[in-house]
This record gives sequence, C-alpha cells and structure tokens, in this order.
Amino acid sequence: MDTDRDKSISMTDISRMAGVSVATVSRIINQNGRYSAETERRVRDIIEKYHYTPNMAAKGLKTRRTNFVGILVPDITNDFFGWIVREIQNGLRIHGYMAFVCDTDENEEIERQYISMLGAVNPSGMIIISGNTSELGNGLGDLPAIYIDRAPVVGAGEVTVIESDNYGGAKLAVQELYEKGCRRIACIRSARVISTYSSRYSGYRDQLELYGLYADGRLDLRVDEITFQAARQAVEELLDSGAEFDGIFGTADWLALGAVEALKGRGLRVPEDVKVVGFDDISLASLSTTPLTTIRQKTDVLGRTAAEEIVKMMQGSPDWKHRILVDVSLIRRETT
Amino acid sequence: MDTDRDKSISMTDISRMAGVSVATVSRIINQNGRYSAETERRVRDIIEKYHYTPNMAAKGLKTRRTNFVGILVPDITNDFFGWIVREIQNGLRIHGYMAFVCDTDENEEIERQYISMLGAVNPSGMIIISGNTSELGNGLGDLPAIYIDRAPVVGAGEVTVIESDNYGGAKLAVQELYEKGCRRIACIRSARVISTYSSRYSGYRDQLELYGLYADGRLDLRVDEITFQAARQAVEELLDSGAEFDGIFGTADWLALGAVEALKGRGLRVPEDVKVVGFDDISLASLSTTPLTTIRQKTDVLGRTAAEEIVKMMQGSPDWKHRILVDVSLIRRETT
DNA sequence: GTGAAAGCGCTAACAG
DNA sequence: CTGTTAGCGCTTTCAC
Repeated sequence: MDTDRDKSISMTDISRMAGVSVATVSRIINQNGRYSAETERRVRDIIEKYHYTPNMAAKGLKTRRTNFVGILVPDITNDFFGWIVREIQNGLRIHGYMAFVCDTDENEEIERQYISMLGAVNPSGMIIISGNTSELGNGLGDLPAIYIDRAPVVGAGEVTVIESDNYGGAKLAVQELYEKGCRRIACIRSARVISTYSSRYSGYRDQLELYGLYADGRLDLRVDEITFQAARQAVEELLDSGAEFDGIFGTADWLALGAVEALKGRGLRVPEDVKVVGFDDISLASLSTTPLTTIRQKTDVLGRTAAEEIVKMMQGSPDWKHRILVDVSLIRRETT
Repeated sequence: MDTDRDKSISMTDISRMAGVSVATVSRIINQNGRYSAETERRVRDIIEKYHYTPNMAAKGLKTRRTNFVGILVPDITNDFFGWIVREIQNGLRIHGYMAFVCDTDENEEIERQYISMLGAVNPSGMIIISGNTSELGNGLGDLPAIYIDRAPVVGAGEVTVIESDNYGGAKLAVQELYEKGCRRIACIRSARVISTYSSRYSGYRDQLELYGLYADGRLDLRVDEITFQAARQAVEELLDSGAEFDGIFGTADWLALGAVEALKGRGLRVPEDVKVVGFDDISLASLSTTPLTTIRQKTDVLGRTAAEEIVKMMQGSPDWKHRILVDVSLIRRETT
C-alpha cells in the first residue's frame, strides 16, 4: 500500500549499513559512551549522508518523555503576549524543545480542551501565561510548570511563577499621575479576579493612600473584557455619570487606549484635561494617536527566564517552587 | 526508580479491567465497529472512570501519522499574523489537531532549524504563512502543505495557496480614491518582488487605466522596507520633488500610515488636500490619529480556510494543488 | 566495546 | 463479535 510514504531511514537501517547493532547506534546518538571512535565515525557518516533524524514518537514512547512543552497563552493577537512567546521559543529552541502554542482566547472551555489534548501528547513541561487555570492538574498531572504573569489561585509557594512587579508598577503609574497634578484618579481593571490586575489595583490604592487621597468607589471601573471597546464604554459611562476625575490608570494598555478614545470622543483633551497611564507597553502604545505613557513590562526577560526555568526543571533540577519578580519602568509619553 | 511518574493507565489496563482484549478496546476507541453494545458500554465506563487518554506517541509510532501540524509564521508579534494563527488553531482544534507554532522572526536560519526539528516529530501537515521557504522539502518530504499569503517560488500549480484578492483590493482602493475626486494617484509599494505587492500594483495600474488616467512614473514610490518610516520618507521626497498628486494608495497599512504622517507633517490636510487608502486593516488602522480608510483582509477566512484545507488533505483527500482567493473589502474611514 | 532481547502503548491483519 | 499476534523505532538492562 505505502508507495514510498517515508523516505526517512531508521536506526535499524543505520545499524545494518554500519554493520553494528542498534544498541551501539543508540549509544552513539545519545552519547552514552561505550563505543569506539572508529565505530562512531562510521555511524555518524551514515547519519550525515542520509540526513537521519531520530523518530521522536518512538523515543518518547520508550523514555516516557518528549521534547515538547505546552504553552498556554490567553490572546495571541495581543503583541504583548506575542513578544513573550517569541522569547520563550528562542529559549526553548536552543535546547531542542518544540512548543505547542495554544491560544485560549481567554476562554476557559478552550483552555480545558487544550489541557486535555496536551495530556495526550505527553509534554515534558508547561508554561502558562496568564491563564484561568486554577487547577490545571486535571489532565497534566504534576508536570513541571511555570506560570508567567498571572498566578494560579492555589496556595502561594505551590508553583513557580514569574511576574512583573505589578504592584510597584501601579504605584509608579499613580505617582506619575499625581506628580503631574492629578488628584482624582480613576482606575480601570478586569472584572474577573486575576492576580495581575488585583496587584495593580492594590498598588493603585496604596499609592493613593500614601498621598492621602481618597479612592472614590465610583472611580473604580471594572470591565468584563480586557478590550479597547469595553474600556471606552466604561469611561463614557463614567463621563455620563458626572463623576469628576482628572486622571485614569488603565491596568492594561488596551484599557488605557480605550479610555483615551472615550475622552477625546467627548471633547476632552489628553493630557490637558485628563491624564492617562497604561500598563504593558504594547506596540500600539507608542504609535497611537496620542502616544501613551505607560508602565513597560520586560517581555524579553519574562519570556527568557520562563524558558530557562522550565528547561532546568525538565532536565531534572529539583523544582523547589519559587517566585521571580521582574522589575518594570515608567515610559513617559504624551498622555501625561 | 519511577515513584509514580505516570498515573495514566494504558489500553492494556483497560482491556484487563473490562475482561476483553486490547484489540477490542482499540476498535471501540477508534469506532471501527465489530464490537457489541454491551462491551462498548463496559469499556467506555472504564475509560470515563479513569480519564483514559490514548498515548499519541504509541499511536503515532504505529500508524505513522500524528495529530500535529506545524505552523511557520514570520512574526508572531504582528497582530495580523496573530489573528490568522488564532483562526487556524480554532479550525484545527475542533478536528483534534495540535499545532507547533514556530515563529521564525523572518530569519531563514531559524526557519531551517524549525523545519529540521519538525521533521523529527513527524507532523501530518504544514501551514506556511508567508515564509522565505522556497524549498522546504529538505526535512519535510512531501507533507501536505498550505501556503498563506505568499506563495513559494516553485512553479505555480505546484502547491496549494490561499491568498487575499490583492488585485481586486487594489482596484477597490483606487476606485474609492477616484470617486472621492482624486485624479493624480500615487502608489507606495515594496521594492522587493513579492507576489502580494506585485498584484496590488497591477490592480492599481489597471484601475487607473480604466478611468483613462495616466500612471505617472514619478508617482510610483518604492521602498526598501515595509515600514512606517520608509513610507514617510518616500512621501516627503515626493513632496519635495514638486510632483503633484491628490491621492495615495499605500499597498500596506504601515505604508499608508507613514504617508499620512508625512502629509500632515508638511501641513497638508488629510483627506481634504490628499486622500489615502491602505491595505490589510491592522489594528492600528482604526486607532491611529486619523483612522485609515483601507482594504480589509479577512484574517479569519484566511486562517479558517487554511485549517479546513489542511485537515482535508491530512485526512487523505486527493490534494490536487489549487489556489483559493479570499475577497477583500473597503473599510471607509477618515482618510478619504 | 558490543550485541541480544525485552518491551513502551497502540494498531491491524488474520483467525476464529 | 472477539482474541492472537506481530511489530512501529527506539532505549536499556544484561551478558559477553
């Protein structure tokens, strides 16, 4: 039936051509010693000649481990995550790992599906960027796992998480607003309970308190979706409500951008009438109508560190769970 | 050694518990018929109870096919590709396929590495988005493959490619400009020969001709890089040259955006003095200073179609190579 | 240094 | 309808 489906040769073919046993070929390929230089040369020549590549399925079946790592990402259309994914992949690639990048579109059902599918392909590790996941264990057992950005709801110290200094960043944002004269500062955040946003909100509250400012409940905007549109609408409603404010801290750039849009749409000037600070520093932040002042997250450090850590864990390093904090910085542009 | 590494049970375990042979279990799982309803129920109960998931490595080893598909994408940080990838994944997921999303960062060396790594994991298909790849075959043999957007350099009819109606879109753009009163329309495109841009340029020429308009060679701007900066500079030079024009067709949004910037920088009003139309409809198009009128590419259709086609091919449909054209539409905003 | 042999979990004839 | 059997390509004792 198979006409010539697989041109690729197997270890058996090589062993035959080299006149040695498959065991020897295996040892050579995995550099496990116990073979002569002479034999090695002969085998390697053949490997070279036929472009032999080991069959990962067979290898994985036998060793019960793969060179796959699963990456769960909530929104691949957001370049913030795109940058992180790129960096992770660079880190993984040099160690020979391949990534199943799974875009969950912030949807728990899809996330569940991916987790189940990942369970079947037996990845050696997982990097979860900002997922909903509180349990995860469901399909993936006790796989090495790293969380970036959003920590799962389980007890602290239970997992390894790499995150930006969300709390500190929020304080920086409020500080900038305050120093530029704002005294009534609103905050837009996700209505869902997500550690990232909670931390930023805490930073916002604490910094206000530091200035002896009262955090008016009406200025605490919560949106169901972390999108431009949702933020714009929320701010328009705030405007309609007649509440007074002179600054807005958007806990994500898309939210801040939506806020700016709402403000301008109502004839308010940014930054003259209202100042705005975002969080993340996505590409659009610097290119939008009014370039956005924001808190930059180091996507490269976040991604690179995650890759390094997961590789370590997959290679057997005792994975004592820990937390890595990455610092952030204020990028001052034209909305303040 | 292994303490309890794998909690997961195997088909053999199930067969034992159900008091049947593994063959029967296999038939039930793959719905190959030849088993009684009674047996099926018993087996399914056990599967349910223990959350059994088939081991893809073993299955792949045996059947010589996997549920993996490789996706080569040139720039995962560009939301245009992000949207396409999301849509592809949605299409693949419902059919049970997982994707190795490989960001090549427009780098041939990285692309080569991924192709080699993909060869080892034996994917069932490939989706190549706008890569450099002209040969590809190197490591992947004659795998089912779909190209999106940019076709490889091999002879036409050799591969399946899905692309937007670049020619028609360009005509639409020029039509819009013409109907809004423009009579001297410039065009900015890539200096490199890329099918996408060539088609758009042809559409531009043909549509002008249709109106009996002369395509002034001085109004044919070519830039080395498809960037905001390059376009801005090109238009500034055009302005300096004293050439007259009242419309600009940017063959990519980034180019159109750069043009708008140049125009405004020189005190010209958009759209009053000069009108501009772009191509792609990236997120920034609607969010920039002056929202850009542009030709929208249906990233969702592009992605979904690619997924459907590759699934068909992977499931054995005779893959007579063909070309699928996706229609585009004019999004009228404030630059016309 | 090298080889023989036993599977990893699953599928696919081939016999009943 | 069901079971037996032979591997897929590779790693890994255990002998020699």
